[in-house]
Amino acid sequence: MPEGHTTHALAWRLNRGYAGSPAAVSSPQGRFAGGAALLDGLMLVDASAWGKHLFVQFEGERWLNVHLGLIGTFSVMPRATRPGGEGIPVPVQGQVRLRLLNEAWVGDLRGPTVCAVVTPEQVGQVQARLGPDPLRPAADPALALRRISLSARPIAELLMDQAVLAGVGNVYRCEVLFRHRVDPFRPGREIRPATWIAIWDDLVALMPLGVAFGQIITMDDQVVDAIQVMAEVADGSAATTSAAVTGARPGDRFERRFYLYRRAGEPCRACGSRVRTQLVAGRNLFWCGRCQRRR
DNA sequence: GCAGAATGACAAG
DNA sequence: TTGTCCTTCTGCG
Repeated sequence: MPEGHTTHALAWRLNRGYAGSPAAVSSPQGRFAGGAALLDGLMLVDASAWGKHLFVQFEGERWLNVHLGLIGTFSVMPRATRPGGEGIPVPVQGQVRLRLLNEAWVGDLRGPTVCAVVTPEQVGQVQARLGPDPLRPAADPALALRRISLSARPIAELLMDQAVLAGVGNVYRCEVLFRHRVDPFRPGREIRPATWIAIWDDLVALMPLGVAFGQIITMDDQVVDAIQVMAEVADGSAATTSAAVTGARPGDRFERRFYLYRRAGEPCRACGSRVRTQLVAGRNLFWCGRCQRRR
């Protein structure tokens, strides 16, 4: 689940459900009991994301920093959609590290690698280590290019380095490299600036679709459909679809389908040659040896 | 029932 | 490069 689109969608939902009023904060599992006590009853001021990091500001200069890691999930739902319903206690299922509760919403965090109460200074320190995030309005792709163009490391590795570029994970990197027919093993310094800008612009276009629909969408036919739905919602001609677009039921609108990701051995959708896979720095990389040949 | 994987990141050697 | 942490779900006996 968790690449940058997940974190940004979470920030959006947390703001919608909680911003401006106090939240009951607890740790049903107990492992965040101390931190929860520091936040319990405080007003939630604002939630925001930078790459895969989520920052939730509470009153009194207290911040919650969450990173989902590989397996974390943060379900933030209106209580009316949950068993029990509004006003009735929502049963805890499994290992819930953190629960955010108000009259109308319940948020359950499971399996994060980071869940901590931090100071504004610590928020700044975390953000200072992160590269530009294609989902943040003021993000500067030149900052990433500077590091890429100086590096001998393969571009597939650089795209996953959160200090170079924040928010991209294994799925987006694999798919975006294919979309631009870039050899994943090509050293950063051999990537032409124009190629990098094309990749960046593509991420700026693709990742908001991931935020809106709660799933990673990279295949052109689905991208076209998704943009169409977004446009209809924006001009009000499709009021009924807005719930889906805002992620009320994330992840089930589009068939889960990619160019390469998890398709090892199957035919490339463009040229038919076998999709290749290889463990790179402990993660499965997928690519097409013919379409993404070095030029 | 249990191993293995999974959209991540870090430390140790 | 390997091991470790976090949790849930799948597939295989």
